[in-house]
Amino acid sequence: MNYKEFKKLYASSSRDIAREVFLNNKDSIQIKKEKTAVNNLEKIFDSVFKIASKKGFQAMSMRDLSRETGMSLGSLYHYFTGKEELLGIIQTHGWSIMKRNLKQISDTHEDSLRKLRTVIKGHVFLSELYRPWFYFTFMEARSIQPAQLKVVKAMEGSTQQILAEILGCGEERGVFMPGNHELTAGMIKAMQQEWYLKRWKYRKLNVSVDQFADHLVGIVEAFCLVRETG
Amino acid sequence: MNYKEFKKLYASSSRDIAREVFLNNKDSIQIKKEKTAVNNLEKIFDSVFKIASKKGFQAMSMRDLSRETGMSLGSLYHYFTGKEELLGIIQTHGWSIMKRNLKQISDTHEDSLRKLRTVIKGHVFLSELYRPWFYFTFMEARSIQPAQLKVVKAMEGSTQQILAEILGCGEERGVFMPGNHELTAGMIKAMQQEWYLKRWKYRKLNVSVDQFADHLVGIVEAFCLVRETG
DNA sequence: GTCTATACACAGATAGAC
DNA sequence: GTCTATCTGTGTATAGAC
Repeated sequence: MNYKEFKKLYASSSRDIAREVFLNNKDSIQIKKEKTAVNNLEKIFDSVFKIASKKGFQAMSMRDLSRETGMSLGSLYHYFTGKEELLGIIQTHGWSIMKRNLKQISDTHEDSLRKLRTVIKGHVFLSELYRPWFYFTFMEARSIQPAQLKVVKAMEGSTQQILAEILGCGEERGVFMPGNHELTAGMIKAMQQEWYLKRWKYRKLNVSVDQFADHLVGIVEAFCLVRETG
Repeated sequence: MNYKEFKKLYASSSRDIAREVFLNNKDSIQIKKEKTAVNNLEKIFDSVFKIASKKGFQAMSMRDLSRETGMSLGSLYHYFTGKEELLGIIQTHGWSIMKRNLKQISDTHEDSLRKLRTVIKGHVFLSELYRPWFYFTFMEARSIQPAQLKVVKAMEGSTQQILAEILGCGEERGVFMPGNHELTAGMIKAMQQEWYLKRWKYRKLNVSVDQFADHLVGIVEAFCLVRETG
């Protein structure tokens, strides 16, 4: 599967995402007309990502956000009870996007090697599709609330676990080499993150997401696949 | 070379680092007595790293820093003209530590394979030795000044360049496989960063810095070394 | 060199007109 | 639903005593 095919299956518009957030947070959102609310939420998220990617969420003032969205301070506060809650909404939804999709991707029933490829590439493609959400949740993970911290740590662990398990199963079947699979899984995650953390670098190098994902798979296979005895 | 040996060659105490900073910034530091200044600078840096690793530099207030160092607000401002300058001092010095040491490490004259190993492991060991500086410079890179941004981008590029060149030379000599060396170099950097960005994970897994570095070298060799024809 | 007290700007948040 | 005007706390930074 390449990125284009992946996109067809998994893409949802930023409008659809805004709608999900609206439905999940009807309690704290004072605006009741769906069309208006969804519209403005979309503007708000776009603006937060834009500003926060430059100076971080903490350094973003509500006045910055007001300027960028074109909405007044008063209006903004009808969409969340405070800046803290805005952060929470974005983070929670970011993790839910990842969780839902990664689960779907890793539920494929294939042989070990194919499954490894699917999961590795799927994660990269997903981060490309929802890049602002991935970038934001990673960079703002420090300023997370204790309640949500648990979720985040669990998430980090579980995605690594998925990879480690695939490597373990493959080893049992004689497809992959024995080794410290947790450690290898961590390395794979690091390379996956590279894509959304340093995207500017690869744009400059003219490297597409497909090339990047294939390169990554190549590295992992070279290290993990059982070498044929000459 | 393992970490213990590396440490003997490259380590300098946080006191020595504070002294370097003092000598480099005599103009903006109002305290003239070396012993006092170095002592307090050491306290200041330790405290900044401690607080910033939890909530980020932007979110750290000068009152936080005052509390943590045990110094008064007034005293702190005798060591830098403002919070912005404090950030600049730390970042500039962080990059200079990296630059100086990485240059020294990569100046070794060995064959391609040995050089690759030396440079990869050296970077990991260096990040272990000066972890707070590495972590801080990475995480606060966003809030960097335009003037320093140039330095940072150049640094990121040049360390990647070093790796790419080693791979290129090795390819010419028939030691390494042909391929997109820039891309591979980026992947290696990503895995190196993993060590100082997610150190808690590896502490939990009981993975030592030597194990981590060896694992990383193993992955790179499996991918880059020319396979023996069977 | 270090402290306390304070000036001043700006942040987050709200009230109430339209 | 959106706006303007405003409250109140907190942040950075400084003045001046010791």
